[in-house]
Amino acid sequence: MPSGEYDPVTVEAKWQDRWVDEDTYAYAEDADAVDPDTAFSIDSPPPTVSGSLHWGHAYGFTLQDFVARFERMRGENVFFPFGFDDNGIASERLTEDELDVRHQDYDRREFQRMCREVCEGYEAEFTEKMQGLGISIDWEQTYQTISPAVQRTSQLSFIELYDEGREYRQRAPAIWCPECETAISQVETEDDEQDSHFHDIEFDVVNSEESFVISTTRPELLPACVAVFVHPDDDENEHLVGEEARIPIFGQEVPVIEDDRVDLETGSGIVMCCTFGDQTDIEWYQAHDLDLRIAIDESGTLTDVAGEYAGMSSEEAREAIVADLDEAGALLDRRAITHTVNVHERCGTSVEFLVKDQWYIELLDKTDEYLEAGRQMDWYPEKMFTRYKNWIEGLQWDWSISRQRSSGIPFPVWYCEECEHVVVAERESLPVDPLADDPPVDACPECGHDEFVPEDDVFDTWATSSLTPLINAGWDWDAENGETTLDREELYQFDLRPQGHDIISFWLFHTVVKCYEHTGEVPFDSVMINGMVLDENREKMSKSKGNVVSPDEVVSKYPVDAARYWAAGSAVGDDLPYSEKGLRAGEKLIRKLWNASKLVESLTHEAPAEFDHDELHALDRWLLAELDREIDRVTEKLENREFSKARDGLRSFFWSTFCDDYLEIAKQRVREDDDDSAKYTLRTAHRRFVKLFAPVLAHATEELWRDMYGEEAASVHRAAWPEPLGVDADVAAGETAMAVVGALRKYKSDNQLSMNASVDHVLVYGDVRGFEEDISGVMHVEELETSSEGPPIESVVTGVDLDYSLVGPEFGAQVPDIESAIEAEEYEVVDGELRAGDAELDSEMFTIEEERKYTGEGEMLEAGDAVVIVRHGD
RNA sequence: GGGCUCGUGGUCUAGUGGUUAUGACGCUUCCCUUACAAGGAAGAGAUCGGUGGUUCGACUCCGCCCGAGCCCA
Repeated sequence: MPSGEYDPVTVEAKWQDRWVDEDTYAYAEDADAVDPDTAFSIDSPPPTVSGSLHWGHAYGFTLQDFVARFERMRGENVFFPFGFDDNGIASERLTEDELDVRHQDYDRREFQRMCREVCEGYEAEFTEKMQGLGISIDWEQTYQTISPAVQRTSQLSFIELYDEGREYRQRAPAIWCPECETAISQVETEDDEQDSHFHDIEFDVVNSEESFVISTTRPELLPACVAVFVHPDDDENEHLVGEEARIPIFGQEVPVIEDDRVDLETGSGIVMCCTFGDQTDIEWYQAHDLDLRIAIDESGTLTDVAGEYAGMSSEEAREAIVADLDEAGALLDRRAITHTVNVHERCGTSVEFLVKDQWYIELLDKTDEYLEAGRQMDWYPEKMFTRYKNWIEGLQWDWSISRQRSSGIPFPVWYCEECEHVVVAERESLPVDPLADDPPVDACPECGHDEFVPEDDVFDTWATSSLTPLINAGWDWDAENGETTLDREELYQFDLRPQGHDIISFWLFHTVVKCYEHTGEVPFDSVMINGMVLDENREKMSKSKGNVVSPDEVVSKYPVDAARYWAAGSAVGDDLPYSEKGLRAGEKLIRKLWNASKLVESLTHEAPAEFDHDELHALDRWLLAELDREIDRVTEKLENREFSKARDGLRSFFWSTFCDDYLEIAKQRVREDDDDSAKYTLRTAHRRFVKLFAPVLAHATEELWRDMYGEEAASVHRAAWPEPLGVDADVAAGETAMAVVGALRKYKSDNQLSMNASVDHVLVYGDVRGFEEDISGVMHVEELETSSEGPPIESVVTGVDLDYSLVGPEFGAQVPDIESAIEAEEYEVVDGELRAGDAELDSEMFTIEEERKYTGEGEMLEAGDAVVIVRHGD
């Protein structure tokens, strides 16, 4: 039995171990039992393995866990798997940092082995911490995105989409670090403030005497200049649009074009476009179908396009070109500035843009369908759909899935050395690594040539992590029947997709796209979006600000259940500030539940297992009826993923109604009268409370449940969610009785009496039938009388209360007149109608406000609709 | 710079057209009441970010401004 103080350190660790050991959260996979209607499947985005678990993980998974536990108790066969996303750049960089190596120095397979080793350590730690948070994951259902099985899935996805004509290969700019000589992704770049120089360079207009000035920090890109841009609002330079400009020294002639991406504030307001100096150049190149002039190669060396400067490094070329511009009279000014440049975060070198052949998944032709797919999902909260919608409507490019990296999941592709014909792997042979494996044909089907070049790019991480529903549902190629199949079809569509709002645009969107293309179905029934965890001052936690609070720190100071309570503290989708107060409130609730449970246990040793509900004492029926209503409320809130409302409503019902109101009365009845009705009710209600709290306070409720109710040593998390009992009660009389008790408490408090001080005489004007003994028992009333007659009080009219929801629509602009008439007391009530100003209001439109005065012996207390007269002391 | 979201007592939060704005934490006062003083009772504390507008009526709807978060540039 629960005794002493609750000891979360011991209790929580004990249950966490047993839940794993006993497979408490196992998905029941036997073929007969599995059916799509009872399987509740969750597909969480697998965390990127890039370090240790942080609050974002803890918070997001805790919210999912509320749903998982709730649905499990409702009888669902919950499939709650767990994956690690460890095929990406983040994991590579973790490996490089950890082992102090460079991926370029190893071949792909060897480097991947190193990644696996490093990631395994982190994954084990991560798993332990997830279990330490009490997340009800089925640890038999785990995957790694780098595993051969997932590589097979990912490559199969590529081949399927290729065969369906959804993928194409095209030359496009890639971000390149000239120092590391590797392509990098956008996420590996960072902004850096650097000192530089603005060079004002004079450009001549072709076939004209005119010239204009361009300010640039990168004169070495002049040979790569393919256009000049003017802002549409730039009246001064508007006349240049449509002309041709001649590049000084190099002499190429380029068009002058207008575009609103020009920054009027910078330099002269006229800007050159070079292929490629920055991201905007790429946009212009694509938007205006410009020429391609590559002036800088992989090593940062000028190419033949640069003429006499070819072979120089970009720094050397810059100095030489500036000197020559000066000599030619084209350099008008040179001044120092600081500006923001994109640098490779590892080495701080400014990035360049190179043009590479890259694979794309076509999106733009089907955005309407993808938008419709998003509409078919239930969004919690609904407002987050807007982000998905805006993202799709703003899409300008197809999805580039090529990454020029030395590890990752390889493209299952070879090219004919002669004609570049694409040869993809056989589906049966997946996964393949074209760098090590041979192509499936001996000769090119197109030209007959027998030498092939392997693709050495790897997939974008999202190309794989967008397949998690298919990975979880066992999507694979059935060679016998020549089709793809789902091994665990009952899981798909997934009932719940939980994730943060920061990854709606790429992760969720790409997952919808891929799964929709492969199955023709939207992968998720519902999407639950969580907000971000902020610090106590509502600011983002970041290492540089030093305001990061780790889950480890918190869990060492507070019970995990307190953290879970805190996590349920805001509307889903809203950001949640870290809050010690929130954690302490959780701790207090756990303690209250524990202490109340001790009391209930001590009172209900010989509680009857059954009791005719109609025979229960009025107060007991009232409590169970109120609890029925609370069960309906909590269930509805949890169904709608309104964890905060479920939590707060249940907490206050438990604390105020059960502990403060009911328990105080019931314990006296049990102690004084050994009342079976009270014992039965206490036990029945308490048992239900333990279940209702279980999704949030997973550990404390498990301890209580196994101790007090654990028939066959079963977990509360496998117990059935409570259904209302349908108990009949006089709810109004109960509420009045509680109001009378409340009024008497206030009376004692106001008169500085202790709560168990006795009161001589109480007269209640109001219906508290069946509750008289309860009131006098708990409030220590010597003599309690009730009266169904009106109280002997005078009523003084103090005003008129209008029901504006009726008066407003009816009288509109007349309302101020009515109000001022009432204010001036120029109104009368005739036959139930209120006449004020020129209006006549029906009786339902107003109520007369009255102040009740009592002049008899004793003191009058107001208790809701009832009036109480107390005589005491003398 | 663009899009979306959020802004409510000191702090966190509920409320999303109907007029004394919910609750928690903290604060003040009282009460050792054999589950819990880490408890109970009562109380103080908010012109609902600012500003215009729509409306008989706005915390709620609309415009603009300010602050914060996320994504995109």
